[in-house]
Amino acid sequence: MGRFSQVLRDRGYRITVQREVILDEVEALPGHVSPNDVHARVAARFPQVNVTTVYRTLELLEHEGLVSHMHFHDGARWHRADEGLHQHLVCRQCGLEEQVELDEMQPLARELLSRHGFHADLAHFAIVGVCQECVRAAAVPVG
Amino acid sequence: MGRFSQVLRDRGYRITVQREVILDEVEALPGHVSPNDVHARVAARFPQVNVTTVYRTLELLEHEGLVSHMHFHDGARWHRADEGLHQHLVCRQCGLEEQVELDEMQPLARELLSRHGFHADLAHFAIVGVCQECVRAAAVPVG
DNA sequence: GTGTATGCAAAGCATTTGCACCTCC
DNA sequence: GGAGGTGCAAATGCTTTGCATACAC
Repeated sequence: MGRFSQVLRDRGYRITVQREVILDEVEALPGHVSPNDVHARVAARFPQVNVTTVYRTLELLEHEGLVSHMHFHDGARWHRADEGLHQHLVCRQCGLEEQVELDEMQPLARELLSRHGFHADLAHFAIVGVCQECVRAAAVPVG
Repeated sequence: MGRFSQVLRDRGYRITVQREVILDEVEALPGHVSPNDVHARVAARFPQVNVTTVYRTLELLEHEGLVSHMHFHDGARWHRADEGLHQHLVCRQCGLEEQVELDEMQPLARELLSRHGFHADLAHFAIVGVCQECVRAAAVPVG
């Protein structure tokens, strides 16, 4: 039984087969995935699991602080709560994704806290923009 | 005829009654609104305009650089391109929205550019977090 | 006149909900 | 046995698309 299953059981939730498979997969998540991704991975081991259950389980896990979600340009993605420790840069032209350590965001976070009393969760939304390559490409237009 | 209508006509687009009304409303937009908001405002003056047309017109305006959209916690909002010059802080607990001058974000923007060559559009996504009031409230839990 | 814009209805997609049934503890 | 969990189907909300019609230029 995985750690997530154990935690949920300890907190008084029932562990069903579906939950166990979903928890296992979520615990082994490679980075950031959509509910659909989770469902696909789960379905490979336990076909009859419904997407609805995936949504509900993700919600439960989030409520219990084991996973979090964040927003990319093209929708929400989930990740283990202990792995959300970076910011994402997404190029709006080529779609390239780059990770930035949250440390780099700390000065801003401190600023927002001291000036506005606001405790920012900077990683919750990706940062869009244009990457180096695309700027370079645009600087020398076709023709 | 509003400035937006004029610009579009100059660029070879046809000006229909629908477009003119939509353009007028968008030009007079108070801050950040959803396509639905625009539709509601437009419909007050010209009831038979379809939401579809609002979507298509916003897309056209964005393509022509007259408006932009950005993402809040609860969906996309449009604003005049010349009025997107601030970042938004949104409290995930009480929903409070605060504006921050983009100047305050410049250090981070410069950092991302110099370290990652990334031209960040920081205002495209709001920043979520917890506001002062809610932190205060949470610090002294009920009971 | 002709190509562009519009309205309408329908399709998409991601997510949520209601409800009967099932099963973990 | 009973609360809690699940599957299914349908509803929702937002946005897009196809197509026949209308109208700006």
